[in-house]
Amino acid sequence: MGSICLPLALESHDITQLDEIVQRGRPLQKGEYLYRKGEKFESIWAVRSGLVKAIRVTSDGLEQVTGFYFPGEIVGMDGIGSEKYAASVVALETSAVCEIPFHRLEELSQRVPSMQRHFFKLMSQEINSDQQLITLLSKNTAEEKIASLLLSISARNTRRNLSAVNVRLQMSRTDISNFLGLTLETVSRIFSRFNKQGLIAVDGKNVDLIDLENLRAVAKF
Amino acid sequence: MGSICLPLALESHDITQLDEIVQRGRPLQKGEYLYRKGEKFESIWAVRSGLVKAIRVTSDGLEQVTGFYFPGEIVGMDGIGSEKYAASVVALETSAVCEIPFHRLEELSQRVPSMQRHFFKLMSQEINSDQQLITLLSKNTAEEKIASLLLSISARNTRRNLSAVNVRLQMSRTDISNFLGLTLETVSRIFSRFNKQGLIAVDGKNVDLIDLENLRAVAKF
DNA sequence: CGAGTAATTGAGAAAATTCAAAGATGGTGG
DNA sequence: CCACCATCTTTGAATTTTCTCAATTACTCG
Repeated sequence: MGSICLPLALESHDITQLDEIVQRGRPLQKGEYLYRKGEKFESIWAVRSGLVKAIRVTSDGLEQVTGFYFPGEIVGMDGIGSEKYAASVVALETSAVCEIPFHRLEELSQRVPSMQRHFFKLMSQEINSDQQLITLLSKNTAEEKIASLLLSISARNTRRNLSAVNVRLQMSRTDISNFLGLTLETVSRIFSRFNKQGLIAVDGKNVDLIDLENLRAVAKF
Repeated sequence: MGSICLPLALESHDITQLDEIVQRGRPLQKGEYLYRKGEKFESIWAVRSGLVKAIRVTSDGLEQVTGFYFPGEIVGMDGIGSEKYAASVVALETSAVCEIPFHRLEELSQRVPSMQRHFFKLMSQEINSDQQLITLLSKNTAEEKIASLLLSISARNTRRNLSAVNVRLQMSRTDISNFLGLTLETVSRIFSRFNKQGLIAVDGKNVDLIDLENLRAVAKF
């Protein structure tokens, strides 16, 4: 199985089509865990279809969403350092993932320099997206956070040859609030405000980005 | 030079003594940049003595401190993904660093499996500390953030065989505020409050952790 | 020693949260 | 197929935390 999935880790382009044809790896139902914090780390995982979130639970039981992972993106690299997963990953809709056994990845990286380099890059990208989130959480207002999230999903849609001006928010408002360090009420209020201002058209989980230019201005980007 | 510094990347224990005896690599004065965002990525760096911060500048010119790096810790892994550094690193006091040319690290990792594995682990640890910061920024109050930072520095002191109950905050209050997503006034107020409450004894940059137990309670840890 | 920078403290303002209630949505079984 | 229940979302009002602006005090280093 790993061999089918390895290209996902290797190739960052043109993954989407492949995803839509081949549906291998473990299928996950909405709400199902791919892995839980503390479980022995054996594999990293490529999301092939659907949507998953990575979460950490604070000492007082609150959930922090550290990332949403779309098709073509990789989860599980948090586990390499300590042989145990440091976060948990849950499907937000029916999703398919590819398992990439880490020991095989290590072997392959040992033999194939380009593979090693590529995996170093993947980890570096995770570091960068985490640090971008750190900056977002620390420096931006609620409006800026929401606008940034919408634009980030739009950009990822583009990479997957999907619409840049329409996003389906399969995650709940609570998940969004937990990702952006807000309350769900604030998230809801700001969607309403953006809607009223004509920046977006909200219809439940479906959001059209009407005024991309001003949305970018709000996101300060 | 790299060969002297590589053990730093390999060994995470007992680095301090080595640091205090051998002072190799590029010396940095306070305020001096180790590298800047956008520069070509060539090397990762091990901090051998002193203290550095990694920063990102937002589109509107604000500085986000994404990490403080103490002796024995590694910076620069943000650059691997795009061949350019994504952040800048500045010395907060006179510091010495070791340069580890990345191409040599790659070669070595190719030959020595344990080296490859160790470097994967180092990157995973960076991911984990970033995600811990994400959670701190998102879920914790100003008091909890400050208490957590003090305890984090204390824990790193312990690893370096320094005092667990005394920390020297070589970074400015502004740096602390930029790291924790607060204003410097709030940081200052909370130091004063903790001081008044007998949790710590603040004397400028010198802080004694008087009541570790209650400090841990405040940090919710 | 003094000028410039860094830190503290106070008071008022703003952003987001909390608490509360109503409204919408979606999945399930009759 | 539709009604119902549980869950999710929206909206409002009051509160709280942190920020902003402002002034004072303490350091630091030429």
